[in-house]
Amino acid sequence: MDDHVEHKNTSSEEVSFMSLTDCLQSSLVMDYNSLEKVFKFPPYSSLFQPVSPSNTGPIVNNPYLNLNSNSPVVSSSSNEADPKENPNETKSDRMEDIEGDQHGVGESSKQVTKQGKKKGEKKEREARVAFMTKSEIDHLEDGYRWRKYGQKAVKNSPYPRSYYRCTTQKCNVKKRVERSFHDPSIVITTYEGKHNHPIPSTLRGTVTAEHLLGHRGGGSNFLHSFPRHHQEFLMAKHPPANYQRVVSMSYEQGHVINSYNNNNHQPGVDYGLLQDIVPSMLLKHES
DNA sequence: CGCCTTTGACCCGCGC
DNA sequence: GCGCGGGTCAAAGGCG
Repeated sequence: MDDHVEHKNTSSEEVSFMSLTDCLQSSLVMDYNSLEKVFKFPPYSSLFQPVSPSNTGPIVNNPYLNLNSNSPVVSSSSNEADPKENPNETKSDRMEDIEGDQHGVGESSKQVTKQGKKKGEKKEREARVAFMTKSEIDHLEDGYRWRKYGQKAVKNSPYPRSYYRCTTQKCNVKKRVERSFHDPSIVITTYEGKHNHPIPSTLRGTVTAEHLLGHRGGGSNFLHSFPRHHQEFLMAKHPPANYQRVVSMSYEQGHVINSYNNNNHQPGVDYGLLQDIVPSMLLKHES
């Protein structure tokens, strides 16, 4: 059995990942089928569907990306009032319902946590996006500024999980970064929330196309933070030598709502979307 | 000085 | 009720 299949059922909601390389091995089909049942994964076959305008739709609402968002991926506040009625909602989902009431470090957080929590009141849950990235560095540069606010050991894993918060005021986007227990070369980054601001100007000036492509900065790879089809575009122009296959998934409420891989090079990539998330000046730096 | 990381303590929900 | 595990806080220290 391949050990790259992960059943991530530790923190967030039940999210599972599978590297594309592994997907390509037929012996895994059976396992993925079981994942479909357990985690409500999309059909195995859907992982290999060509990237096309038709399936780039949901990613436009990727909360991590600062796109023009009507953000319908954020679940409605009226949903699943009773956790028991929603077996896919896990403990941490509910924890985050609480978190939503506490804003920012520095305002007597613990008491805010207690007092700010309104019993019986469901908070909207932020949609999340997870990426698996082959990288030697844990914290991949993605153009935004993050402040680490915690690190915890992960049960059954020798690798700790780090917690980051976007440093921009009033932006409560968080991300979790951890290494795969089964494949330490894989970094799992989970974004939660939606940036309500552009990429910090300080980074606009310093992030170059080479950064985007991982050619500079000791492996820093901004590119890998983007959804698959956006990466496709950049990769097509400048494929880094160390590029590895990655599968990313968008999910909410424990349901994978989209997945991407780089095995389907399609000419119909939505380049327009890319320009929404990568400043044009950066793209012009290429070539 | 400002920003960041580190890290132990704490809070909370869940399962037994 | 208690222990466990995930998530967060915040003080302390490092660094440019």
